[in-house]
Amino acid sequence: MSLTVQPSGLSPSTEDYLKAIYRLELDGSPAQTSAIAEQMGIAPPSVSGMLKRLSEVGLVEHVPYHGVTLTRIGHQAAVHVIRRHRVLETYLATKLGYDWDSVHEEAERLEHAASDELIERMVMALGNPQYHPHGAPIPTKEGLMETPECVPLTDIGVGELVELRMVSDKDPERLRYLSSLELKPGVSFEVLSRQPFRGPINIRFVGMSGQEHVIGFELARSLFCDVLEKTAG
Amino acid sequence: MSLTVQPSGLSPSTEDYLKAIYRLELDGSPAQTSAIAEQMGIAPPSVSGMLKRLSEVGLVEHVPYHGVTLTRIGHQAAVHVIRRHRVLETYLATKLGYDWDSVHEEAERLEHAASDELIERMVMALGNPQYHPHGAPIPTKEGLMETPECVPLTDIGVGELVELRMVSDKDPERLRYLSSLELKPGVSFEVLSRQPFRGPINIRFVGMSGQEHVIGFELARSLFCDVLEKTAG
DNA sequence: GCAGAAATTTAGGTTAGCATAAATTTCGGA
DNA sequence: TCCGAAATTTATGCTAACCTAAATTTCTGC
Repeated sequence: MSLTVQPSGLSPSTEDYLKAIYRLELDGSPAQTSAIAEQMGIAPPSVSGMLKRLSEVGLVEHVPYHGVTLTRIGHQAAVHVIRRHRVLETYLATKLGYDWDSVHEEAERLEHAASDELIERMVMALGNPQYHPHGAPIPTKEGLMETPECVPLTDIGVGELVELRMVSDKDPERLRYLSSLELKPGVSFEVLSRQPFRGPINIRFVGMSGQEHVIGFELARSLFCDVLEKTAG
Repeated sequence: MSLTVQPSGLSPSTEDYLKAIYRLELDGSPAQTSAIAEQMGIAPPSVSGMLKRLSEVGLVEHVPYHGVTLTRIGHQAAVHVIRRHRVLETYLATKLGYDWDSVHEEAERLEHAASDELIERMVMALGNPQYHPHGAPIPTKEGLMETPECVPLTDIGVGELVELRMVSDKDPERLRYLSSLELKPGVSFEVLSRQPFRGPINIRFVGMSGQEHVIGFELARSLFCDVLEKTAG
């Protein structure tokens, strides 16, 4: 009846580990066991066990007590899952009327069941999109992903003019809130002021609305922007 | 990261068992252990073990050595999975250009991962279809399924005029072959002759082509027809 | 009505992926 | 430099879902 085998040849759990490690590696250093555990909502010893298996099959390089990095094929596999995830999110939002904030959970399950053929058919139906609705780049079939040069709002100085490029997608509540503020990829705004000690940031939209908002530091960390105009000083 | 919990609350394996039992029960008698095993491609003792668990959670009624039947809630759950499966097949074929014969495998995996919300959105996008591309009825959200009155071609007498309503969907090869003969739901034909001892059946299309074909007994068992005109004798 | 075949269940074993508790290693601070 | 806290791994155990081999029950033919 069913083959129970995943399209990728990897188990759903394995795919989730690769994604988590990929994300944690983005900041330059190897992924820590406890960080993976926290991201995945499981206990650290479970992660230890899985890392051993993953390194036995050559998907990761594990230096005990010092974290893991993806091997070349592990990296490839991770990017492949991310492509599936982002294509699914884009399709669900664009073709099936899903809200901006509700696609993530659905895609999280479908990404393990969808074949490459399905994903490529969705890509065709969408006209080969480069970005998904939150602004994140969609890796190509060949595993290439544009690394956007954008920086978190927390790194933007007062007076600078920026365009919002990308919003991190984990938390639906957060996304709903951002949506209610019209803070979606593509909008431009200026940083009016910043409070010290990880305090809130004051912004004003460019153009029609000119509306001002105060963004908490935590939230600002998930808003990635392109700098349009640097201040002289 | 991911919940690993299926949208239905049942494991993929459980859903597959329910589907298999549902199908086997269609001919009136309880499903046999070995028949379930054969359909699912697993060993009979594995089925025995699972039947015990399924009956413990109240999805089936198991009389040891005499087969299983679905309970009311087991039946409900099975029909629910079948709805998901058929909606997915219809969507893949209609909206994503899948071939008639290749939708099954994809739907088989997706049906365990797709949420009810996704299925209902697909139904909306399709305009609330009643039948899926092979002609099988799609159960309603409430679990009602039209029981088609059609009979297998093997039960049709010589001289009778029928319309093909439904084609069983398991085997892509078989479907490709039927497709090449233009034997798709909706076409009408007449039974010209039948050989005894489960021999082949001769048919002729009504209308433009008027083409004749010889269908093997095995294949004829998977073609379900509506009788349009009975012969006098 | 009973013997042997067929179907089914029980017994015992495997693997993936999780858990908790205990041991180990690393690291920061005095 | 050394000690204790924090991070990690090891030890051990669980469950779901599969397997094969052996025991059991049902069915069939004479």
